[in-house]
Formats: sequence, structure tokens, C-alpha cells
Amino acid sequence: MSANIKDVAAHANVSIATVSRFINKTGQVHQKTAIKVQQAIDELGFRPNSVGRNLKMSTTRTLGVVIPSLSNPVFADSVAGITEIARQSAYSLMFTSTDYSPDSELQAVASLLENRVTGLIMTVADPENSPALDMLEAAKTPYVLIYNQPGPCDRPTVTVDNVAAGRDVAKALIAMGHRRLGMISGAFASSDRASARRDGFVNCIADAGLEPPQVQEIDFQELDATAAVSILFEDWISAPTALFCSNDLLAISVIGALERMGLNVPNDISVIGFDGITVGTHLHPKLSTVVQPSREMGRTATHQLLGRINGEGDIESVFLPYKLNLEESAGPSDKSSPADLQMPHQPTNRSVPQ
Amino acid sequence: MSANIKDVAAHANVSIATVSRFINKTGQVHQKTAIKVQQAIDELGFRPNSVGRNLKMSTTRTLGVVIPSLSNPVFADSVAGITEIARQSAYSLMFTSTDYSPDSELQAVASLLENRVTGLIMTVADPENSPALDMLEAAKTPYVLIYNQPGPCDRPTVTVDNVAAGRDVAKALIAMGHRRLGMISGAFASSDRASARRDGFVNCIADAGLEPPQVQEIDFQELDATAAVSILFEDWISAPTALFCSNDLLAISVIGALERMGLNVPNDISVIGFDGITVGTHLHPKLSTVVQPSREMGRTATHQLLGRINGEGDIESVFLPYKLNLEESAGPSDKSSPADLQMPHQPTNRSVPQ
DNA sequence: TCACAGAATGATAACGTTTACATTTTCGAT
DNA sequence: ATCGAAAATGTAAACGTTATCATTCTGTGA
Repeated sequence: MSANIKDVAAHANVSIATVSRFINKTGQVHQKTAIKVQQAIDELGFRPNSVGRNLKMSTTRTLGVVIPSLSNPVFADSVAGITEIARQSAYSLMFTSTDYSPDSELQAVASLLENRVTGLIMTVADPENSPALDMLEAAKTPYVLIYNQPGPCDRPTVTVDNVAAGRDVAKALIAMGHRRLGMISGAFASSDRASARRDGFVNCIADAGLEPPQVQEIDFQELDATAAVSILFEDWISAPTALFCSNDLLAISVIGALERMGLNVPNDISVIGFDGITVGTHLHPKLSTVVQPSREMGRTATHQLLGRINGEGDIESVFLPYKLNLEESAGPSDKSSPADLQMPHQPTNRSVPQ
Repeated sequence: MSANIKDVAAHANVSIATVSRFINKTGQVHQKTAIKVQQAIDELGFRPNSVGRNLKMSTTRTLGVVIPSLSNPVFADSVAGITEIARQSAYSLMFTSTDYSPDSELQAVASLLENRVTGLIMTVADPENSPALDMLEAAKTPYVLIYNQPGPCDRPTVTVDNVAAGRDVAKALIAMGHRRLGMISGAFASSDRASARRDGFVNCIADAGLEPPQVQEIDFQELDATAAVSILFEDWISAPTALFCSNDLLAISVIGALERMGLNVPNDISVIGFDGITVGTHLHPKLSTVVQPSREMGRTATHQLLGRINGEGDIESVFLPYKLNLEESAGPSDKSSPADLQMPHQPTNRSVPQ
């Protein structure tokens, strides 16, 4: 189809070696020749074929990216960071999303390995038990995890300390006077970070000598928080006064559900999310959340991976700093429970004394 | 490094031709041999090398995707649709984002062409004047645009009728009683769709015999709506009672700015966005917007592109249906202007008679 | 027993590069 | 003029596949 190096060589009356040398600026080529070659390239509209090059060089200068979903801005942001550094370093990106399915993870990694990506950046459902990662290790292809938690398998990852963050959330809520806490989370099976956040949260509450929180797990795909919320509030007497959600998207959904139930956030109930997605700051009430530096995590992961690829030592797991951002959606608990609400399904403003 | 087809052949005592036949299920291979070969593959952990394959077959079964930014969910959603269909058809994806820079567009396309992607799906700043697209045409590589507007250059695109949508927005606002309208938009130079939306909006207003709307253009990168909003409201007498924003992210930001100025949406001023990103439905007030079927647009574009690649005729531009979704952020205009607000920078509830 | 069709397999030439090595040219120093 | 080093160029062998031809088996009908 399009011209190749041979055509260029013929057209310029030189050998393909010379053309190659000219293109890659490797080895000497006389200025006169250089001009001839450049002309030939222009006239033929020659563009070097990376696949030939990749085959010969046995490297593709391509990074594989595997994340659960782009619908969550937190992943989209990290991909932005990855793109940034990859571009800077003249690497291409092969992208896949898995919709949280371990099967897709495996399929994606297999495909990327066949394409001989130079390295991978991924977020998996469970790094401690992941056929995809096992395959990756077997193939000896460098990789970094992102968002995933470090664990016994000691797989290199770039994330924040989710356990500590979960603890911080509990601590903050307790300090605000809350005594009955709850958590709503996406499926733990497909999110080790959600599990970690829960662990920190639950442990801190135990340490404080409080009643263990009700933890409600919901299917992440069909973000319908209404069901989860109504279960939590079946018994109005013991319902929590504050809710920790395993991510911001979920928190936003939960707040919506609560308000439809006639509850006021934060006057009747506090909600804290996780991620720090931008829209959270535009909500009313502004979303309280644990902000992770997503874009920076993408950057860091890519740097680590490229370092490893260039043989600058192994990849180290790194915790990046997070920040608990207390905004309007979380407030002090000055009441014992939403139980004194008389007509839970009617809009009511509990904060106004009746 | 890893085993190749030759190693497998040697290990199984057959020729590489037989191995190739076995792998690709092309041509006959005796069951006995098949077993031997499969064993060799397993023992060596052989994984066919796509780059060798691609070179020989002179196709990569890879699609290039170039979009302005992942930070805008609207693009992320379309990529999700693209991923879905690509995966179904056993195509890989090479991904880049350009941050709205035409330079990056060119660089991205160049890189993808060198990688010999089989086709491209992209959103460009201006399809009528795009070096990147010219390069693409020159290379005779199939492509589809997405979100971009069809124009004189007649480049195939999958989008919604942005002009009609802009007109619909104006019409709706006028029907609600608004007489002084305004628009806040991202840079027209980097968004032909924003221009189209404006055209429809402005024309409809002219047709209605109303004063032409003030149109405020802001730099899309640093989403600071405050400046734009305050310019629009310098003169409180003639300030608009309804604002059309060229996309939802912008609309959300604008609503924030308005509220910080002490205005109430929609009581003092109505706001309508564009895109229909999910979070919009979780805001208070709920965002009125023109909903485009982003994920479906990604799917359709991919189908079109694959069709073209498989030689099933050329790609046709297609308009997918949009839907004007009037929610809480837009309401009737029962007052003449926000001008009677006495203390514009103090939170005030104009909707309560004083 | 002898063709001989068809199944099963093998040798080998591409695909478009890079690069080690060989060869030729150039040119300043003698 | 001659030598020789350095510069400039060329030749050809990979890289890992696929696919086109051979070629070698099988088993069946005459």
C-alpha cells in the first residue's frame, strides 16, 4: 500500500541502510544524501512502519492500560495522567476497560501480551487473587497497579493508604458527635480498595468502643442506592446518623436517595464519599470526601513503570498523600437519630424545631 | 525472550507451518499432531506474537482513538461505547487525548499512522480546517469523526444535530417567557459543536424577533466561570434571565458562580447545559440539558468504521437523536430581570415576595 | 498390485525494519 | 603521489509470522 523504506531508497538512489540511518539519526549520512533522502520521503509520503520496526527491535514502545471503567471520573483522571507521561516519553497507549469483570481482565491482559506491550498499568478487582496478574508475572512483563492495595502478594502499586483514610473518616465522624455509623459500598469482591476503606472505618469504630457499623454492599453496576438506603433505614430507631460511601459516585447517588426519602443532608444525616471527583465540589450540599490525587497517581505509576522498563531498578509500591475534605455533606450530630422523624417519606426539615 | 512459533515447532517435532495452521485453525492438522502441538504450546507458555503477525498480514486489527479530554464524561462515555464494540470484534484500541490542542491532534494522528492502526475515531477541534484530518486523508486510512459537525468538507461523522438542539433550547427558553438570553461557551475555535449550538441558539432568537443574546466565550481549560458570569452581569439592567451553556461541565460551573453571586437558579436565572452527563441528574437544582447518546455514538461510530474497514461501503454521517431535558435548573421567567436584586453579592431569595 | 484423490505435512518466501559487518570514498598528513 | 584513518555507503541477516507451493503419507476402487 503505502511506500516503504525500500521505495524511498530506490527513489533516492541509496541503500535502505542509509535511509534508515537518516530517519533514526543513527550513524553518519552526508548532507547531500540527506537532502536526496528527505526529498524522496516527501515525494512518496513515506511514513516509517512501526510494526516492522517493532518486530526488528523486539519492543513496541507501547503501554497497556486496563481499568474497570471510564464512567468513573477517578479512573478517567488517572488515565489522563498516564497519557501525559506516556506522550512525553514517546510511548503509545493500548487501552481497555473491564467493567469490573475478572474475566475481562484476563482477556484484556492476554490480548495486550499478544500485542507485546512493553508494560502495563492496571487496576484489578483483587490483586491477591488474580489470574490476569498471574499471567502477567508468568510472561515477565513489567506492570504497576494503580488504586489497588498493597498486600501479601506484594505486587507493586501506586495508591493512597485506604485503610488509614477509612479510619480518618470514622475518626472525623466520631469527633463530630456521631455514634451510629453506617457504610454503603460497592461490591467488595470487585474492589480491594473498598474493602480496605471498610477495614479502616470499622476498626476505628471498634477502637472507639462504639457499636459496629452497618455495612451495606450494593452492586456497583446498577448504582441504585435507593434499595441499599432503605434497608439501612428499615429500623428507624437504630439507623445511622452518618454514612461513609466507598466512592463519590455512590455517595452522590446515596444523597439523592436520602433526599427523596425526605431526609436532609447533613442536618438529618451526614454523608462522606471517597475519591474527590471534581463534580463533588459543585453539588449542594458540597460533597465531603477523601480526595486522592488521581491524575498524579497515573503520572507516578507511569514513571515507575518506565523506570523499570529502562532498567532503573524495580518498582516500589508507593502511597501518595490523600486529604479528607470535610464539606457541607457532613455535619455535627446534635440529635440522636433520624427516628424522631414522623413521616419519613415526606419531605421534612428536621433541622427546624417544630 | 519468550517462545516463538519456531520453538514450539521444534518442541513438537513439526514444522512451523503446522503450528501456524493449528493456532489459526486454518487448514487440516491431524488430531494426534494437534495434541502434540498444544502440549508444546502449554509447556513453553507460547503466546503468538501479534507484531510478527501484523507485519505479515499487513493489518493490525487496532483502532486509534483521539479525543480532546477524558475529564469530560461525555468523551469518556463515548470511549466506553467504542471499547465495547471493538472488544466484541476482537479489535484493540490505541488511545490518545489532545487537551484540545490541534498540534497534539497532528502528533497523535502521526503516531497512530506509524503504528498502522486500521482505522481512527476522533473528535477534532475543527473538521473544516484540520491538518490532522488532511494527513489522514492523504494516508487513505479510514476514519470517523464523533461529536464533530458535518460541514462542507463532508467528513463522515456521528453526532447529534447541534444546530437544531441549540434552536430547541432557545425555543424552550422563549416559551418559558424569557426575553433576554445569554450564552456561555467554551472556545469556539476548539469546538465546532459549540459553534453549531450557538448558531442554532442565536438564529432562533433572531427569528423570534428578540434582542440578540450576549455570548461569552471562555477558555475551556481553566473552567473558571466566575469571570465570564460577572462580565455578563456587569450591567444588571440588561443582564439575561436565562443562560445556555455549551456543555454540562461548564453549566455546573456557571451555576456555582451564579449562586456565589447570590442568585438563585432557576428563580432568578435559568441555566441549560448540553451533553446529559450523569451527574447532572444528581445536582440541586437538577441540570436542564440536551442529552446526547454518548455511549451509543461511540458504538455507532465504531460500527461504521468497522463496516468501512470490511469493505461494506463508505461511512455515512449520521445524526443520532438528542433529547432536551428540562429539569429544575430552568424555569419560567416571571420577572423582568435580576436587576431589582438589591444586594447582588449577598445570598438572597428573590423568589420570596418581600 | 497399482494408481490416485485427498489428507497431512514441510520448505520457504515474503512483510518492513535495524544493524553488524564489509566495502568504498574522501581527504589531510606525509 | 601515497598511505591510512575516518566518513559514507552498501549487503544481507535477522525479527515472528502467514501462506503458497511442493511433497509425503493414507486408504480406497479397479
